[in-house]
Amino acid sequence: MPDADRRLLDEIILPIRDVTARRDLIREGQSSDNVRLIIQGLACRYKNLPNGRRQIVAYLIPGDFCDLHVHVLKAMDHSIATVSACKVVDIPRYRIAEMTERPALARALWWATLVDEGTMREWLLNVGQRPAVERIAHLFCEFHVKLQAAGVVTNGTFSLALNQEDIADTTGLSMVHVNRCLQQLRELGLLKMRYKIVEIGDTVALMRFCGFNSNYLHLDALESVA
Amino acid sequence: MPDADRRLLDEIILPIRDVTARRDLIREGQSSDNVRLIIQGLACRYKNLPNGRRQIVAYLIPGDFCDLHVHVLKAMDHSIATVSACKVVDIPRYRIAEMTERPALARALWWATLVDEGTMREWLLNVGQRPAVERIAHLFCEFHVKLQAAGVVTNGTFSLALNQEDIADTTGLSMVHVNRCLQQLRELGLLKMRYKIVEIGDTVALMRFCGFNSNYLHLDALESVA
DNA sequence: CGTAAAATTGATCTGCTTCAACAAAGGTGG
DNA sequence: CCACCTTTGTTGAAGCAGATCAATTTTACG
Repeated sequence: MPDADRRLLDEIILPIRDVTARRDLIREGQSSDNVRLIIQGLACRYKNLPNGRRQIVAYLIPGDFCDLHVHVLKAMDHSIATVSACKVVDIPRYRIAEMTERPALARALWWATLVDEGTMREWLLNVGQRPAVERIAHLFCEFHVKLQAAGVVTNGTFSLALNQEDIADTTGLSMVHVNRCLQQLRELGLLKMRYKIVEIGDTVALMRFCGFNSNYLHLDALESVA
Repeated sequence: MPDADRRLLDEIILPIRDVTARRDLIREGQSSDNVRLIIQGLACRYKNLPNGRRQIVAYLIPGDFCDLHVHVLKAMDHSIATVSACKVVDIPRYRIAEMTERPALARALWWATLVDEGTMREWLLNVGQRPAVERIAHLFCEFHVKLQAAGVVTNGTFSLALNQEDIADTTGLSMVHVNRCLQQLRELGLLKMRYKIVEIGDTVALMRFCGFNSNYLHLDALESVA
């Protein structure tokens, strides 16, 4: 990445904001002139049904870019909330325009959009077609791969601020059933999650168990971007 | 839209290809230098599980643009197939580059991407949280709104090339259950679908029934684009 | 008019939900 | 540093939405 681009990036992410856990960053229906970017912590996009049921549709981890679409968008079609305490940056609209004028940055933004879309397609497959245990296993495989790429995995172990209700709302299952599936995965020796610490003994076994294929994350294309 | 842009568009969509129904346009894992664009007919994006289960993750109707991301992408993370007979155009990579240089066209492409993403989020909510009958009703509401905008709905009636298995693979339900839900919707007087013809008597009632809100389709932003 | 694709029906089964209670952790203020 | 309280996780029991299997009817179409 050219130095000038780096400098632009550094400048953009200057006013860093601290946000506590479990707090909405923006709600469905609101409009926004900013793109939100998570610098540290874990956040999620979600949608609600009138009856209160919640579906988490994406997680935002450090290194993930957010929507780049605000310049066409009139109102948010979903909400964003922190899961853990986060460091957040609000990038004004014109900054995005600046970024898209730099080929290297534009390419990175396109890549991020591509991965987001690919991930949602995979989630649809996951929620629509996989049985509960595999569904949950698949989610953890994805976190493992993404967090590994982010360099925060040691020995198949990483910390993840999710509780079982979050997992339920992500996979379209009930909390109770998620709990039982996690126990099953523990008994199978595939995955341990105890109080925000995830431990995957045999990554390959877990991935084979749920048919995980990381192609949708397009990590190969990442090299030509970063 | 400027005349020059129109001319560019007309030029791009020149070599039109006819494809019969139920045929793959491109398969997961393949790479592609082209973006496919559906001019006429109905197509879908889908993913398969090793055991054969299929999840449809998007429909492509005339007027919808396809992936604009090929220039970063190494391999397809999903397949695309026709549902009905289609007229298809393959747009080479450099043509996309040309288009993104025109502000009006670039804006339209961004809008299309935004809507695709918003739609997938809504589908996740649909598949993950809504009960079967509402889930199916919601799908038909979406088709109604999109096809209405495309100007092919008369009197709440439109033709839709889907069979019940497609609906099942879209909603994550079994074919048998889809059949029973459709009967239920018929009995409720909300929706009739007989052999590729969909008839919605009371649109408002159907939308209220499943809590449909078209905000995720961002039709308001369409005006500033088209 | 015959055949293949799609829709429909019935019966049975099960994966997951719901409800409701209880246990364990972890954070907090005294 | 302990007692309390809240959040999170765990367990059991009962019920049901939706799956599966398998046959039959209807429709489309060559």
